[in-house]
Amino acid sequence: MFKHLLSQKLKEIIDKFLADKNINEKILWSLDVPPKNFQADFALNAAMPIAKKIKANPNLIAQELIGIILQEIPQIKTASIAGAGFINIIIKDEVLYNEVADILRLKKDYGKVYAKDTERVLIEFVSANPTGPLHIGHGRGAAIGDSLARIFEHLGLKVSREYYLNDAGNQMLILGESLKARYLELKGSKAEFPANHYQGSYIIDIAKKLVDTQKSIDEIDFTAEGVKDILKTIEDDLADFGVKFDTWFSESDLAITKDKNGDTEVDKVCKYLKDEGSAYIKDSALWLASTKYKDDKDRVLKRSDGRYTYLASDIAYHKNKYERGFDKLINLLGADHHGYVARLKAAVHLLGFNEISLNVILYQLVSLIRAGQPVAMSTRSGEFITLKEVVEDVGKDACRFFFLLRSPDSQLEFDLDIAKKQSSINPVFYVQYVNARCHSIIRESLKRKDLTLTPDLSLLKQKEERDLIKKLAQFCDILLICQKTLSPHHFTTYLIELADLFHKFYESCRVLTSDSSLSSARLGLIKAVTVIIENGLDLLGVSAPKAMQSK
RNA sequence: GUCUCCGUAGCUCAACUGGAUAGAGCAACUGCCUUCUAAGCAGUAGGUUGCGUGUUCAACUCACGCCGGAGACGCCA
Repeated sequence: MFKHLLSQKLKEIIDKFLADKNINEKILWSLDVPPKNFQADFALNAAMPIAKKIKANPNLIAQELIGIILQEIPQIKTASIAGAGFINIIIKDEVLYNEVADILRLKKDYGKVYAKDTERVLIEFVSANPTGPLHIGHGRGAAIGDSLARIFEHLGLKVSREYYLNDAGNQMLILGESLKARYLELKGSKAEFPANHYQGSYIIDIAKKLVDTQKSIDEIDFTAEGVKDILKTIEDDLADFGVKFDTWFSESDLAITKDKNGDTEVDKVCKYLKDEGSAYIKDSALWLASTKYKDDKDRVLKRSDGRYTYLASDIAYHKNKYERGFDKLINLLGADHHGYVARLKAAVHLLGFNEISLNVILYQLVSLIRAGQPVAMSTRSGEFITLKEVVEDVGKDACRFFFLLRSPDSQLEFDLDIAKKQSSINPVFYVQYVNARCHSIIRESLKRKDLTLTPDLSLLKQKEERDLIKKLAQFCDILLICQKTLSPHHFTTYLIELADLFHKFYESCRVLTSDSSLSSARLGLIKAVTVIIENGLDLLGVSAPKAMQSK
């Protein structure tokens, strides 16, 4: 928390400093956490770039800044020059103790940085076609998108989670035909199942249910039945994975539903683009002039046979997102869709919206390893690993934690055999164990009558205690980094580091001792730890048991 | 051929988007349980951050060029 507050105060000081020196250029500086071996809480590097700009000695600039900083910021205990011109800052202990007190007081609300809704954010993720069950790759997108949404919400932003349902395209027809073919097979037809149809066994399962209904074939809308059944499966799988959407947005509302003039939203947006000169007709097809904005070629919106492309619906969809009043759009896409980003941004730009507000997170694909061998994944062959299957094998907690451990940019290797072992190879246990240990002590403490709930936290003077408190206090800073970088993985790493420091504390500082005052203070500290761990795991969608199951 | 991402310890990955002596977990080795849960802790070992050139006070991080891996380049979605 205080890093971001300190940073604000330093900005004021440095801006004034620069103004006094008549330096008008922008100076890039940052406030960092120094490497472990340095005895300092923060390191400010501003003196070096300033000195560079005005060709002065960085040490002299640093000295000057230190004088001002010590005068202006009473929470700072010491500030000193180190290395090539870093200003190492140590804050007063009382600031740390106040932070622990804040955690204990605010509990779940600790970390609400934005007091009022400053931004409305729409996170669109998963959005898998309703033609089959979710596979493991969708799981990664679901975990990242949902955790990001939780983090944004925790910071105090207004977030909406949305699933875009592609229920209007070609693939719907294929789904219907696939289902019908399986249905006829069950009824005794010998016709060969078409190779370009969905091969998965789930289609047969749905067909069996339809056969059981005893309806005549003319009464059955195969596409509708297929979508209904598959959507139910998707929703259930996501619920088991701890993911709930605020809205399910149907492509058919844009591509099929007509207004009183007989136009769909897609018709209207294409007409608009054409009228604006952003789309044109060539070879009897309608093209988006996306090369006008950073795309490498123009793209077809409406085919020569009159059918719209997926892109056309998607443009109407994004127009709709902005019209609903969202300030920031976040889309999660598998990295195999990266080629799509440029044309979508171009379209948003050509529609007159600021494409900077459209943030696309491309997450690299998940490769599965089983028995040391890569497992092939294909929707068509039917030979693929579903999210449900993995969640049932390794549990929701391990699965989500695993997905959130890596940067979206990294390809993720998911070893099913290791994940199934539920051994300590999975760091989720390491973090959950912290909570179990804390609650064990809290339970034990209830037997004591000499402990106070308003302890003197300044008794926490040991290195392990101080290190632990400093880490607790980074909670908000890390969430802000996640917000800025659009990745929850920094936070997962943070929880592991916090767990590490807790376990060290646990070994060297016994909580319940004959010293009532110290015991009370340490009890306060571990209660603060449980607040952060429980809040933190919840932000990842992982449970925080108060006791570990026997191994 | 063009584009995206990756290459860091034996393995899987971090490194707060340019900061100081590159960190965790797993695997290996040595110790620590009659005291709040040993799913833990302490210690040992493990590195020319794929290679090269450049940019600067400072490069794992940025630029350019190679090498290697994954993926995308449709009037499919």
